[in-house]
Amino acid sequence: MPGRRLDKGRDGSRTFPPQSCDFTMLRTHTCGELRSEHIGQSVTLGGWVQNYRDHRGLVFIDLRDRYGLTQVVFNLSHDDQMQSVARGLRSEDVVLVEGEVISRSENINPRLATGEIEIKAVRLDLLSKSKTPPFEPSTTDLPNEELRLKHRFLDLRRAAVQQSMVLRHALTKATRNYFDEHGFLDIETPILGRSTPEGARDYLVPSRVHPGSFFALPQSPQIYKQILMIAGYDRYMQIARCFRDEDLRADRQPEFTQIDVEMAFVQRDDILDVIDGLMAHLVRELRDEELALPLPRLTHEEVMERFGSDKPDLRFDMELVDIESIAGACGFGVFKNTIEAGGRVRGLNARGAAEKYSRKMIDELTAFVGDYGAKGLAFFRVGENVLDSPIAKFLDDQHHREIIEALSADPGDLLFFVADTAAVTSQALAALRNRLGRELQLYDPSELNIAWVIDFPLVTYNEEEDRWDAEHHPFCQPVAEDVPLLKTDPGAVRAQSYDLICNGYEAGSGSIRIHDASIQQDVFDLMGIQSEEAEMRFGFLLEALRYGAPPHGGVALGLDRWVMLFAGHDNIRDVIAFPKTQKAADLLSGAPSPVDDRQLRDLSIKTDLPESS
RNA sequence: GGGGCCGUAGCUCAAUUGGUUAGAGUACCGGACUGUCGAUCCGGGGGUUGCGGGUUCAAGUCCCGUCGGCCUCGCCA
Repeated sequence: MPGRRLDKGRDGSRTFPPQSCDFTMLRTHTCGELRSEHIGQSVTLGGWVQNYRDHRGLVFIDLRDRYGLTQVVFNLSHDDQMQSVARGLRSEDVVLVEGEVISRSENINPRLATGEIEIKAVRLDLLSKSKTPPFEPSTTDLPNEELRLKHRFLDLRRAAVQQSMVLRHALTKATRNYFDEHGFLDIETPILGRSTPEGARDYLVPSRVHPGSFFALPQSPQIYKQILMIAGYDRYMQIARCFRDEDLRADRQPEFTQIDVEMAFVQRDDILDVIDGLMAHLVRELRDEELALPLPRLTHEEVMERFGSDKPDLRFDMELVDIESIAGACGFGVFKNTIEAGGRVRGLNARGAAEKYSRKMIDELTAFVGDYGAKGLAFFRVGENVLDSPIAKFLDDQHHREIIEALSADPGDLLFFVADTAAVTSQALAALRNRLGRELQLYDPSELNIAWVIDFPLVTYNEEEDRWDAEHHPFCQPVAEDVPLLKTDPGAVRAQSYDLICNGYEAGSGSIRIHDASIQQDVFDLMGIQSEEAEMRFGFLLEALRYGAPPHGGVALGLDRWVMLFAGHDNIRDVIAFPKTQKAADLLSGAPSPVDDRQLRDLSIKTDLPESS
């Protein structure tokens, strides 16, 4: 079958098979289909009126469907009745037009894929009159997002949104094909499940027949897919909807979709290899490019040191540099005191940026890193063997030269430093690095830079609760040689876990799971989960583990994020047909909404609202 | 829960330091027009400046609150 790849039409619309009108009785062709080879044919098109140009005796309309745009011409000399209907057509009316494909001869429109022809109408059916739309799908300056979401049925008519939906379909299809070819079974898991208090806040669904009890919508199919491994379904995949009741971001929706994968009788690298293959497959299918494999595998320790982030944007360098020895010895109190207090002084070099950032802009950057806990942002403009800065006077010439050398700086460079705890220097400088990379245009925005981050810590210490919390989740297998450290130095234990990162986004995450009940018990102990409690929360998994569990592991990729990345967007609402707002509302349907008292009574639920409502 | 930006005609935006009757483009309505393709030309209607309160002789503009949208910190095993 030809044309498996996406093909971009001259008018920017994407065509995607099937292009023809199979299974359609009302139409003979789509609005993106007709070319000069069809001249002379009698055809019927259906679509939405995108634009009209009324010359009284001669009326043109641009007829649109999701395949493209075709011009239709109505001629007065032909049919009075039809002409008066044609003159009344307005944006978004739905019509069926029968006519002859004719050449546009000298009036060809080169900007339209169908621009060599037009339809000379002999019959016009106005199937559905449209109200005047609040915005037109063809608009170039987009209305505000609230309006777009309220009238999502209009927004979805926009070519750009339709392209995203087609891309999403193509990505999903290519993913299923890939896993199918490698023997994976697509198995569905429950949407109504059991609440597990760990992790994100659950969306709850009350049970009518069990008053006072609730289902939880899945945060992910994690436990079910592990049980499938124990049950012998050794290669599982699912395009799974997940739900998390946490605050939203540009790349986070309360319901989202994961490409969920799990395999048995595997080690970490088997999983990484499978996903490497998937990414290469997707890049080939969707971009017609070859991805170099294996994807880079960087340790968590390394990326935190080099970039200050566990999901660095690897499209550009500008790595973090530690200047502890200089800072500790210099005369600048903030630096010196930070080192003496066990903190860190790290910085980065914005090459050639000395003249691009005014003092005022640097003040703005200082406020920016403040959001990440940095109490200040030291900066130096680099000259010949000398640094220019309000704090330059606290450093002697030797220190100037050492800093220049440490950051391999050249005249005209702009250096930034943060002195604080290790965590704050990481967070602040990672955020600064991303911002500078964008502002200085250090990368090609169309590039996809994909890599693995491996060897995450198994647990991190939770100061507030005075306990160790799972970095990934409580079923994650420690690295074998680190197991003895579980009881002596938990913070040093590495997990057999991995994140797939792309352009600064976490776009996938997974691990090898614990399949040994005694190690699982050690991990629960470490996290302060008593066995009784563990039985209560995860008992059905623990019980399953006691009946013959193969070694297994898996990964979940964020489908919405991948579509966003492939589409070149910067928020996932653009690649979701019916997304929710930041307050988790659907402006189209009005969800969530109050319900009848009757419904609440059936569910044995009483509401207790704050005074104001 | 915290910080930031935004809200003016159906839509996109403008409105000097707080100062005359809140403007423009587009959309819409009426008219003209047989080769347009962002059609063109003539004419017309259209405003509780998100909502509530306050300051002031005077508020789209300043202050407080509130609602909504977006970005973000916390949060998201």
